[in-house]
Amino acid sequence: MSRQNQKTRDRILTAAWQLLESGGTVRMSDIAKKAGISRQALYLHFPTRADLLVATTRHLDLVKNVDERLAASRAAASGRERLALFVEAWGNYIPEIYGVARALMAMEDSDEEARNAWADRMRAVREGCAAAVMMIEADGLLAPHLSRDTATDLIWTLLSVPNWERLRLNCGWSQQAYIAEMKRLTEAAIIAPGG
Amino acid sequence: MSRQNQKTRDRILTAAWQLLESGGTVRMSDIAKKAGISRQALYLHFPTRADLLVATTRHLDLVKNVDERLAASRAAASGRERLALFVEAWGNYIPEIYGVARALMAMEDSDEEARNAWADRMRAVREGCAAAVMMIEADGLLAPHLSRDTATDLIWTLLSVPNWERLRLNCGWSQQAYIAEMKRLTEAAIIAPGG
DNA sequence: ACACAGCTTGACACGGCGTCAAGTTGACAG
DNA sequence: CTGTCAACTTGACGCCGTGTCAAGCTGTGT
Repeated sequence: MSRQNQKTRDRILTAAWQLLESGGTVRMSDIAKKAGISRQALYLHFPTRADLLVATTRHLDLVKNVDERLAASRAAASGRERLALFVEAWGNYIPEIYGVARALMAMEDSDEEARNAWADRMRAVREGCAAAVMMIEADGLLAPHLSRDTATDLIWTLLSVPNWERLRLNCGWSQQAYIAEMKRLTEAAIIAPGG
Repeated sequence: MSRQNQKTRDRILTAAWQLLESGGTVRMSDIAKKAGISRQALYLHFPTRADLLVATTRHLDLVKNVDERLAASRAAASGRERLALFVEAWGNYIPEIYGVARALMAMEDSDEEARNAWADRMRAVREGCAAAVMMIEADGLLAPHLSRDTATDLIWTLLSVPNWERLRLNCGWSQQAYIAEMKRLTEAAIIAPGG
């Protein structure tokens, strides 16, 4: 993979990202045009649409430093704090990947690869949730009727992209309101009453 | 619209419903085949795919008596009871329409008509949520930091189809567990602490 | 005997994705 | 200076699913 090759690849990924972010349907030809290359050159770099989308998320992850941001909650002294920090980190990351996420989710039904790629990212988020749950349990604050898994399921679901989409885009909430309410809700969902 | 016409129409709607319910991608030709007619006859009854899907939901609503079921919560004596009854009614309705809902949601991006049809149904659900919120507020139990609208947004989001999908299908929850936890969560989301 | 509604058969256009074959261009090696 | 090779271009094509069009068949009602 020569220098020129890498350069074009980056241009493609950036183009894809920008187009997806600005919404609407995005065709392969749109991306090629925006990247300033022919449609066929696109296929030389990414054999299928799914490949391109997957590569775009990986690229975004690199540029935006997800891992580091999601790991920030590790510094927390308590389970509650860890949960709050995680909600903040992930919740603020969603808008940055929303365009790509949407495209990937739309392909889930029809494309195995897209489905796996998205499931993978969601697994990473779930691990963040699980870590917070674990710490909360260690603090003796986990609601008694919930198992670790069930509690993880709950906050993982609360923090899903469709929920963000609904509250922010359909209901018109501000990002700040979303984060604040999600912190409260996730706590209410899994912390023992009176805890 | 003669008798024969109506009969075929019903066969089509039933076929569409069964296929959508059993999952996977469903093409117009699949529906025609299942209904025992030609693909073209299908287009004589429903000019577009969106039309067919919309008609299928309306048909389901009739057969399944949604309105009546959602209205059941009106009998409630208290806001909390009303909320619980509504969660139960809607939460148990979701699995019955899930197949069609999925198809309709998948078309949201590309088709205006599908988007409107789905938004319409969701509006009906939202009204149910709003009614419960109203009654809870009247009981003096609405969490003080929430407006009526914000509270409605919250439980409406909690009760969304994607959340049901995630908990039941991804996380493997039983329907019973889903309903029970949703009752608890919606309460925790909007009822004043210690209420 | 005729009309007409409801259907069938078979062909076609279109938009996206993905593929194929035959160039062009520019850098670098001998 | 020549040859090679990688990166890219141009233009055509196949596939698939939706939606359209035209012509013909069939049973019922008048």
